Amino acid sequence: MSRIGTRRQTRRPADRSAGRSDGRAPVREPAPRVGREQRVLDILQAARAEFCAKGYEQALVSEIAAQVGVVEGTVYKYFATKRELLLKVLEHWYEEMFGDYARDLAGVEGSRQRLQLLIWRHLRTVRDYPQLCQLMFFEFRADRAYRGSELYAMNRRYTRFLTDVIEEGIAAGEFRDDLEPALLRDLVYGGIEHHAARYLGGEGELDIDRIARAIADVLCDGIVRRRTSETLRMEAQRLIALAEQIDKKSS
Amino acid sequence: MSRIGTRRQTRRPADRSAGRSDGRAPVREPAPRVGREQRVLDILQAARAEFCAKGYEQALVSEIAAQVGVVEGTVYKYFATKRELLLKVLEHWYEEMFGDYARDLAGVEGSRQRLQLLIWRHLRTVRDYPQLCQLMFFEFRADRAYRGSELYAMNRRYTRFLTDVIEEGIAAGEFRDDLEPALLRDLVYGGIEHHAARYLGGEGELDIDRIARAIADVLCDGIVRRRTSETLRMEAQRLIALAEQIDKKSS
DNA sequence: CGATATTAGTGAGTCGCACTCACTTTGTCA
DNA sequence: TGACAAAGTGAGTGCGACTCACTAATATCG
Repeated sequence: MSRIGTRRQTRRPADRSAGRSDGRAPVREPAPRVGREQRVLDILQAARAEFCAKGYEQALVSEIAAQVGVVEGTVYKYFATKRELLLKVLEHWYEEMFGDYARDLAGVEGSRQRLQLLIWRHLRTVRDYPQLCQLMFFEFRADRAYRGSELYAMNRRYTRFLTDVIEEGIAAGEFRDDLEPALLRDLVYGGIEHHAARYLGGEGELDIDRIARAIADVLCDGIVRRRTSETLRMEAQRLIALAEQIDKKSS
Repeated sequence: MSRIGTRRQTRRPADRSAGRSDGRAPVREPAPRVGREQRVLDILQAARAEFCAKGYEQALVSEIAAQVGVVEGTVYKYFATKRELLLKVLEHWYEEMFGDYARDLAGVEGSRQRLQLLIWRHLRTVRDYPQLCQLMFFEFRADRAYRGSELYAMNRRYTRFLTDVIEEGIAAGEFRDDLEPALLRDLVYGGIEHHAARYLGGEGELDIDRIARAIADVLCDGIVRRRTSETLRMEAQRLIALAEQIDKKSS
């Protein structure tokens, strides 16, 4: 991680090497000056890696700084606290993800299919970014400052896709009209979160196709055993037949 | 909180009052000696209050010790770390709660009703112990040491009630036989957790009757509008017409 | 009862880490 | 070239979790 010799060394201040009698120069070279935006991106990247690797509490700001090649104080020049840093890391990630939801959704017909697509997409995100999801679900959601943060608003926008699909389904007559979209949303995202907990903890796999199908299936059709329409019709017919017999006899 | 003068003061060690020139004696009197079990209970109680009031991170072990009237080191004599203390607080709470689940359940007939009862009971717990639930859902679940802890096992036993009800429902023919009980469990508990988040954050109310009904309803009957209803109604009408004819003739 | 072992309790620490701030260095622009 | 702004520094400070060598109250036993 030594940057010695990578940049010119003129005008080294006197106190830098003061007290050093040996030839080596363990004093670190100041990091190359770089624009604010670039530094912010560097720090975000290093922070993301650090948080993902160790979780929030175990992550060290000093380690993040070291990865970037700057000193701790520099990190605090751009981010007020460690928590804010986590917040920005997650916001940055969300921005990456957003784009193609609307586009993907546009290509699918039918409320039920669209619902299943959203469930599947969410599961795919969980599968592909387990550590970031872990941070999002546990570290951040627990924060008292969660509500009111920009990330909270982003999350609302994200889950909005699902409540919209529900509402469209109701309007189209495909779904019952006595549903609470918000409750459905909570069942889906909360359910997925719970179900993925084992996987997020590092154990087992996540069969996203199967689970997406199973969730959409339960939500759409319910758990109560249905008499198939065939059975129902047969029963109705039997009733009709009986009634007709009675009718004949009584006449 | 001063205990000065409540116990004899013979043989006070020399360094206790060393350096004190004024008359007051701000040196604290040692806490009265008490059995290990009693101390553990005292500490658990104070810790529960502290964690509930401030959340895990903001809670101070020194404050817990002060509430009990002992010194910080005493707390660490009985609990190795702050996290273990949280763990034991939650375990202690779980033990309180367990008892009457099986009893309550025994009084209800029908898988659907039993399911709704479990949902309602869980919601009631969330409503009555919001801070403890907050700790359970966020602080503790996030912990990497969650799995393998006694509390985890207790939680499994708790949610087992629900998967049992599902399985009984399947066996009784009331529920579909292609369900995954574990997935249902995750939808219920995860969904409730998500839905209660606002309430847990201190905003709004929790209408547990309405929500319990709504969740049970969605899960049981699904969200899809039944297509067979049109056909069924026509057939029902045919039956009604026949019955009316019979009624007329027989009168 | 007195000697000894056991255990509750102490408090002055250490240590790690988030966060601060007065300062230096570098780049920019009149 | 001198002044100003912005980037970067590193030696702190403070706080709170955790430790440990010790003191003193109680239990045990001849």
